[in-house]
Amino acid sequence: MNMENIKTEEEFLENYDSKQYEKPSVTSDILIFTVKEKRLAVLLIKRGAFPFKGRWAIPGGFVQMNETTEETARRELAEETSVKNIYMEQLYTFSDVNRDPRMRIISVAYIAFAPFNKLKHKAGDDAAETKIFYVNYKNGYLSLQDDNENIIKEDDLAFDHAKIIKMAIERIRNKVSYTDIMFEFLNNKDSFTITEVRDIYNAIKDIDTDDGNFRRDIRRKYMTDDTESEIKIIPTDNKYNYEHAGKPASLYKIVKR
Amino acid sequence: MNMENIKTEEEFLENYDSKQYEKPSVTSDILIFTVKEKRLAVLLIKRGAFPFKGRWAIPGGFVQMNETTEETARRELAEETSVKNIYMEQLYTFSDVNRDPRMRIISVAYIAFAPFNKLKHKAGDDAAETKIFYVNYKNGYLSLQDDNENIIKEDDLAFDHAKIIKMAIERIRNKVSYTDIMFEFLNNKDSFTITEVRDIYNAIKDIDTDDGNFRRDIRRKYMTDDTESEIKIIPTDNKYNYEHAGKPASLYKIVKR
DNA sequence: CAAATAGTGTCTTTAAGACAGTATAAC
DNA sequence: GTTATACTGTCTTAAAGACACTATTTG
Repeated sequence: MNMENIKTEEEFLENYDSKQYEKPSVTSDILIFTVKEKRLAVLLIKRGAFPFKGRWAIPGGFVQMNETTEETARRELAEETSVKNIYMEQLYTFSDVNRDPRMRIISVAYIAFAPFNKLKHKAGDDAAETKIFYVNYKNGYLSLQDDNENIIKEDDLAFDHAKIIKMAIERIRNKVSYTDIMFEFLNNKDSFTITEVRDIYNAIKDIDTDDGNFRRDIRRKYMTDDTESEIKIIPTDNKYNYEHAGKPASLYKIVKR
Repeated sequence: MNMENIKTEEEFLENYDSKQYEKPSVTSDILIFTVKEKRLAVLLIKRGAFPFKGRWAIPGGFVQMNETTEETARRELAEETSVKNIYMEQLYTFSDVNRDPRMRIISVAYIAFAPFNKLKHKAGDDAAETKIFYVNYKNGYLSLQDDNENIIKEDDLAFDHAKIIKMAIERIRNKVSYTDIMFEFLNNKDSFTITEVRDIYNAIKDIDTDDGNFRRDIRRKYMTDDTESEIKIIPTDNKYNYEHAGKPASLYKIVKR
């Protein structure tokens, strides 16, 4: 059939052959970040098959024909962590021709933020081994560390995953300064202290902000009415459960404006 | 062959069948922005085939097996404009299942910035008609306009391209505030006036900044030594070619620090 | 009481909006 | 001279770093 003679869209669609060209495979990778022990951490999975068998990698999977890349990422997220409805955003699409030795794979990477208490149960349930690694990213060099002081260097990671993790950390560190993403790491959005929020902020940026200034900024952005932020922080009536000496902290909760 | 028995990576690769699953197609779209007549503008192509025949669309093409998505975008860029080596960055990957009525297509969108004098020659050369449209994006609604006052509304664009253009404009407007991208639109980086830079800045943000404040900011960021910017702006010896009354402007050029 | 953590107030620097005023050309 | 554009200086406000100080609990 001659393409020039096709007159209607219906006719066109009937005659279009989507299988005539070779195609790359498409996967979604999901970087699940959390704050553990006042440190930024990421969940990785130990590869059980070649290539890179035994190495640590970002969870991911092939995009099915009936799902968006984000749906693929959420599916993988559910498989690895049993958490749903958490904050997620697209990071970047990686397409180097030889990034996977098996075949041409284009990968759409997503980042997700989960409170640690939602994450810690599932670890080890699955056949595939997962582990949460503390991230250490300074001066352009990344290393990861588990609870037993084992250190994973960039070259120990599978594929181009060191590059992806580094880009993700840069994105998160940047975005925490001008968005509300730090609250996504709170274990309980209906009952938290300002110190908990500051610990998250410090963990992400890997700095030690001045406590007084941090509280002033929180007051300005989230506790007054003349502000642009979408959310508001208000005190709760709950009592703080003292675990140590020192002035007991006030408890707050997040509400939409 | 049983997957369990595969022992080496070489063996694995020999036996991996990348054609066993149905795959989505992958394209790269390239949004070519310029500043024309002191207004932000984008290059679009008139579709010559179904679907959306006769509608305006973002140029794009299928990703070949031996090229990255960025290389695809640069290839399309060269086909439409004959410009090379211009600034380009990845915008976002669009993967809605039914975004293309023909078949499943995942599209990686890129944005590129070109000075208008590099762009204006090629238009009309090709078999496919291209046109540069002024963009008008306010209050969440996009409309496009050509030199003859013809107006293109969101629904007149092909596929989900209105959504993509809107996201691109937001990215550019945001980035112009904290990066040096505005200089990528200069017709001549070795001879320009501060007013030309300001016109570009105003065109992108669709505002009218105070001239004095803009010049002070340029001085601070690009003409002093205690600054973080990668580039520096220094005066040139060239003479200004007067075309009107008024004090003649100084000419500057951009140098790396 | 000391120790520990929570929280406030003040001083300073810097970026940036508003806007008045000056400089140098064409005509 | 007027007009048009280029350019400088000053006042003000807001955000944020540094840091001293106060408050309230445990032990």
